[in-house]
Amino acid sequence: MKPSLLPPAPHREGKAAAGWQLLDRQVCFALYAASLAMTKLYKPLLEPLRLTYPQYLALLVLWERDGLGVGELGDRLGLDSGTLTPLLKRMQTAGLLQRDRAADDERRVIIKLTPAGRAMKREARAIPVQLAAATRCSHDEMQDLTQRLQALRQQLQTALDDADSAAH
Amino acid sequence: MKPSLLPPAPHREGKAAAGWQLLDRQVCFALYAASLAMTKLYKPLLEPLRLTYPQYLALLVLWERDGLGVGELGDRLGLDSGTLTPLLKRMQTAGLLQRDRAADDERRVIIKLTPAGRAMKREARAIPVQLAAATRCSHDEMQDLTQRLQALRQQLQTALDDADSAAH
DNA sequence: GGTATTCAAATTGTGCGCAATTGAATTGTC
DNA sequence: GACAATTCAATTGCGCACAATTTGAATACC
Repeated sequence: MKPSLLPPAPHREGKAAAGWQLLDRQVCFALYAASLAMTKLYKPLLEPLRLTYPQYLALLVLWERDGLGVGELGDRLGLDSGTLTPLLKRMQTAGLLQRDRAADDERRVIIKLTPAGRAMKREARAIPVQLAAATRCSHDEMQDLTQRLQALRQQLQTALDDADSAAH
Repeated sequence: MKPSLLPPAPHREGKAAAGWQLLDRQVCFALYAASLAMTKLYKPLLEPLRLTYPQYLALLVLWERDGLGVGELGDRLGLDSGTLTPLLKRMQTAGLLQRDRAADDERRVIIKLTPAGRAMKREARAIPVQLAAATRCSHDEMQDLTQRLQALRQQLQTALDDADSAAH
């Protein structure tokens, strides 16, 4: 069954809770819902390339800098090894990359694109433009939103780091 | 292993691809990364309540309007029955809600909060404030970002609907 | 009245996303 | 040089998220 996005329900709040618990006031939900919607919009564009959305993001990183370790890739994407290891194995099976132990430090696993993985950069060239067209939002607006989101992510990351260090 | 968010890598681009495939230019990634970071920040706040983040979002909806069907809840959250059915079953097991077939239309399943589910609204009252404090962003800025994200979601949804209807 | 279509939720299978643990390799200390 | 502490990736287990299919109920049509 597919969701079809109803308009918000009219709400009557108890006088005490002055709307702090309304779904439509939560940044978190706006973020969550927009992110899921974005993923869905990418899906038909990535399907011809046999890529999932997180796999595409991993490739964006590797196209910029090849030969990263799993940890470095995870730092860039904000994902951990529990997520990346199976994802990278699937991409290896698909022939897009190789996973080899580093010669100098055998704990590390180095990710190197194969020719097929590098070639996919060309095949994926149209995607950002196609997506921009689909959203029908101005380029400037998107750029601004991107920067705000990056700033937010930084704030959240700082808060998380603080919470972590406070746990000692 | 935990990711620790490295700064962006310096990049050298072939002259042809004028940066359209750079990770840090993608709204999609900014959205994705911010959303994941937000989820992580909520986790310690929700843990005492034995709630996951999507479960919390479902409760926000039900606190506003109880007695919805699975489909209506899914429309509000942008999720489908394949996601919601098991999630709601877990919440039922936890004693937060009941799932009953509608008397007038036995295809529908009506979600009703239990007293425990309603009581949790009070227990969760502090969460939005705690989170706002953790982000250290101004209220106005958050509100503005929320509205932009809602608008973006609407655009994405429209694009998705268009693509769907074009598939006929 | 009986059949077909439509509709709602559940089920199945795949792929994330992360906490917690494990195991192997490296570093630090003596 | 031993050996404890640290680091890195992999593994395990659980909870989403969604496509595709199934099951059963309601509605349309004849």
